Amino acid sequence: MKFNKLSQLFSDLESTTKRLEMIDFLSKFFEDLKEKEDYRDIDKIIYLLQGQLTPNIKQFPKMGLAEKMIIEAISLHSGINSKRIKEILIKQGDIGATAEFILSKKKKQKSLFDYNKVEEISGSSLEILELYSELKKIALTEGIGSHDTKLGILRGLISKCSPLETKYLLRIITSTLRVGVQSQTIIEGLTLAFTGKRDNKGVIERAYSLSPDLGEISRILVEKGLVEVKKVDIEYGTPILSMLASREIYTEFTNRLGVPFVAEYKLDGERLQIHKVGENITLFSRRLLDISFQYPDVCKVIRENVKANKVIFEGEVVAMDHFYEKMLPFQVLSKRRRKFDVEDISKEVPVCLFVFDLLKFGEESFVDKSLSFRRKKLEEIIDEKDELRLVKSVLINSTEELLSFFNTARKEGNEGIMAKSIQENS
DNA sequence: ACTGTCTGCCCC
DNA sequence: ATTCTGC
DNA sequence: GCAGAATGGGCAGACAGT
Repeated sequence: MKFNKLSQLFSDLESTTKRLEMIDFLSKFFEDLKEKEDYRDIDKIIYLLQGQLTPNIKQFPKMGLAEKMIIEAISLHSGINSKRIKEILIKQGDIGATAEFILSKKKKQKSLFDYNKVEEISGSSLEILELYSELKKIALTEGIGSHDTKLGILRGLISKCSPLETKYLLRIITSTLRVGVQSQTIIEGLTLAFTGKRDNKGVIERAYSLSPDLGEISRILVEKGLVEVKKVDIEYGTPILSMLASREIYTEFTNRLGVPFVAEYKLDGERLQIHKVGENITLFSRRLLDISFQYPDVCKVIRENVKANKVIFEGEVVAMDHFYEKMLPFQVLSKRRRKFDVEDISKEVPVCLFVFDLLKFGEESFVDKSLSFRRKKLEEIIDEKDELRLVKSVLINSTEELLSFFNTARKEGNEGIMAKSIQENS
């Protein structure tokens, strides 16, 4: 598929704020692919729609090229000096629109002299596949001289793009696509186009949350059908999307969940999803980044004290004082966020991993099991240590109990508490 | 080797 | 996290 | 009222120039 088709979709999506209309634009676009049975680029199209090159679970480098360098590229391309471009940027508010504005002016001028050539240019749009591989090249270029190389590739792309295409090309590069569409809406569009029924949305959502690669899910959907999407499950090495909690006034908990329910400390640290396969420990951040290297000590304590060969579980790392008695605020923990001297820092800032959930044990998924079942299994397989504990969890029967639990939680330096329904799921 | 500029990232 | 808009 | 999208600031690492 050509990039101008995708640019047109971006433009349509941006023209409305109405969700249903966006879904309609998306499904029409997908139906067009369906008619032509052209699914070659489906995954890449989805990634670009999400404003990225690869799914979050692939640890792929970023472009390393943003506003300042793009201004330089536009400047080289149009002959307008960067100071003037910055002025236009302030007026337009967006680097993509700025380029579109400048380039459409330039092309108009050109067309006075050489009308035919311009026709030729705007008629021959870039293939998405080519765009995609050039963008990957930009991302993979590093080291001395990399700025110039990146700039060169970008200029090549711009010269093949219409002003409208350039606008979205640059927005993709700066990760500011902002056409009002994210994974949920894309899923709705896919559902409508390829299953005909909006009700099937849940199936795709579930698959996406267990294997957060929408390009791959789309490929399964179009090539093998919804039946296969249903079979997607949690796998070792693939982090799942974490569930979000909603904020609530504490006195409402009892009404909302019904008594009894479970309450846990809400810790002031960093959330980790841990995949243990034998001796191999991988730590994923909330945004699904592999950050194992930041916590060698945590990996070690897991390796030695979690009695399960293969397991996926979740916890919160919290900075501790040197006696492992008091929890320290997040700010202290953030000293860990570095690439070098990790070993030194890990002695300087001790941490404890507070485990609170189990997602998979052996070959058995626990995501649909009850809270108490998950907790019981966790207690079986974890040997508690100073650096590895289960998060405090109690059964609450009344607002009074809740209040006293909340107060001790705050006294011990927690952010607050989490309430969890005792019902199946949550 | 040192400094300045830019980008990215992760938090909230 | 917080704020805004459409549903 | 609920769901989805967008938003901003601060700090560490990478590259370029001297």
